[in-house]
Amino acid sequence: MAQLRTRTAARRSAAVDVSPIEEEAPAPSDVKAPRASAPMNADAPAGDDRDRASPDYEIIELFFFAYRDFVSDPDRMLNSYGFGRAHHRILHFVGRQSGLTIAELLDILRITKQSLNRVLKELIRDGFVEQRAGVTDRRQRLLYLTEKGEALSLAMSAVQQERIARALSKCDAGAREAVLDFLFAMIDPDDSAHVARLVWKEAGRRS
Amino acid sequence: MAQLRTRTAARRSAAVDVSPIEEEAPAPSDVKAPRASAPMNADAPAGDDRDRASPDYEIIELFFFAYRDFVSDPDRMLNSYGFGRAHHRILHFVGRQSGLTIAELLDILRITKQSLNRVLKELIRDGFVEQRAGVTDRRQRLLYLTEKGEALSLAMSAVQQERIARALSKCDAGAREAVLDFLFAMIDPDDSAHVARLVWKEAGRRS
DNA sequence: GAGATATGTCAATAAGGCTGACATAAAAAT
DNA sequence: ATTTTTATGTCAGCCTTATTGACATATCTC
Repeated sequence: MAQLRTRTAARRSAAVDVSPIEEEAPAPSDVKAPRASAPMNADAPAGDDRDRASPDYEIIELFFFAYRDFVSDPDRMLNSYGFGRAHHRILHFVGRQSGLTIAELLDILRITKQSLNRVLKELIRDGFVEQRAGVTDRRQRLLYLTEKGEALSLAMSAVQQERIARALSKCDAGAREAVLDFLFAMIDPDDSAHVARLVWKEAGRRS
Repeated sequence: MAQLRTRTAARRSAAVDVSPIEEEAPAPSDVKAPRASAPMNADAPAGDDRDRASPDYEIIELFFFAYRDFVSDPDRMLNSYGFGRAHHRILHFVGRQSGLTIAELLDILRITKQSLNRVLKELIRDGFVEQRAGVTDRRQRLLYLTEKGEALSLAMSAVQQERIARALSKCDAGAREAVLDFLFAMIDPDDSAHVARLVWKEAGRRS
């Protein structure tokens, strides 16, 4: 979207800043991230410049803080049910891909069946998730959310959505596309196809 | 940086692809995230439209997968030292803010001193971190990385940087700014000032 | 000096993961 | 019709990260 200027620019003349004085009590936080701090080799000479790339500390750190707060909302909600974030993930992906099998869920979460089972058992016991035997292959357990589970799952997505919407509202137009591109590209290449299939569905689940 | 055009249009076609159609089966993963899927109320009537916002599943899920892979690199590296991601965080922030106090570190990580101490003790024992008594206040313990610690910390930032650079190289120009804005805006407002100070330094550490 | 602060430490507990060893039912292969 | 493979479940023990609560020690501050 290339909007360097257009918008954004000005921010807290920041960092290096000029004005003397005590900048430290930052106006509770400016709307946008300071500018002009491309991690140096941003547009390096194209050459396979394999040497030293100054770490992009801004992204590294903001990613950490952003993700921490991002998961804190559902965390809080689950707490009242005696659940944790492991439960969140299950509720989320079962909700998103109704009828997926244990194996598929394991593949998405990349945890062991023992770990999954401990948590899944609680969700089933408490009536958030249901299992049904596979139709074509009766060994499989197809997972579904109950109404209760659906409600909780949606509630959690809702709070996360609020945070995302708030964040995007503070960004320039086109930011969402850029963020999607970036996040997708941050995924291990050998996994991106899998994730793409999951996020931008198209494959029919088994019956 | 090389971006197609301004936008990002021309999607998938690569890899398997050939014949037109079949839009759905994402060639083992295309470079960019599919388009045109703004979460509906993206640009709603401006009105305080408080009702229902369709969850932005794309961002929600990509954030999860991206972050998981993002921390997997350092995780692997730390493993060989018998360390975990808790050690990573300490090494990172001590490296970034040489001489910070225990209290400051606790404030950044938002964990208890007991949790911090368990891990910090190991890092000191193994010679990755050093403590010195504060100058003005000798009760304080100022933390510093040793050369060994600095090396490890940089190595971890380096792999993360590589992933980030790779990701940004697949995005349109301006993506980095958009991502920074977004990530920063995803942080709890009451914490963003703190984070801003930390990321875009300006406050002098104590001696 | 008295009290507040910065840090350290012991003990118990929880959540989420892991490995290894088995067990069962149902599908597949021979 | 067996045998083998798969998909799933489960028991047991262990690890890492974090928590809460109770104290202990310097060192500031008033």
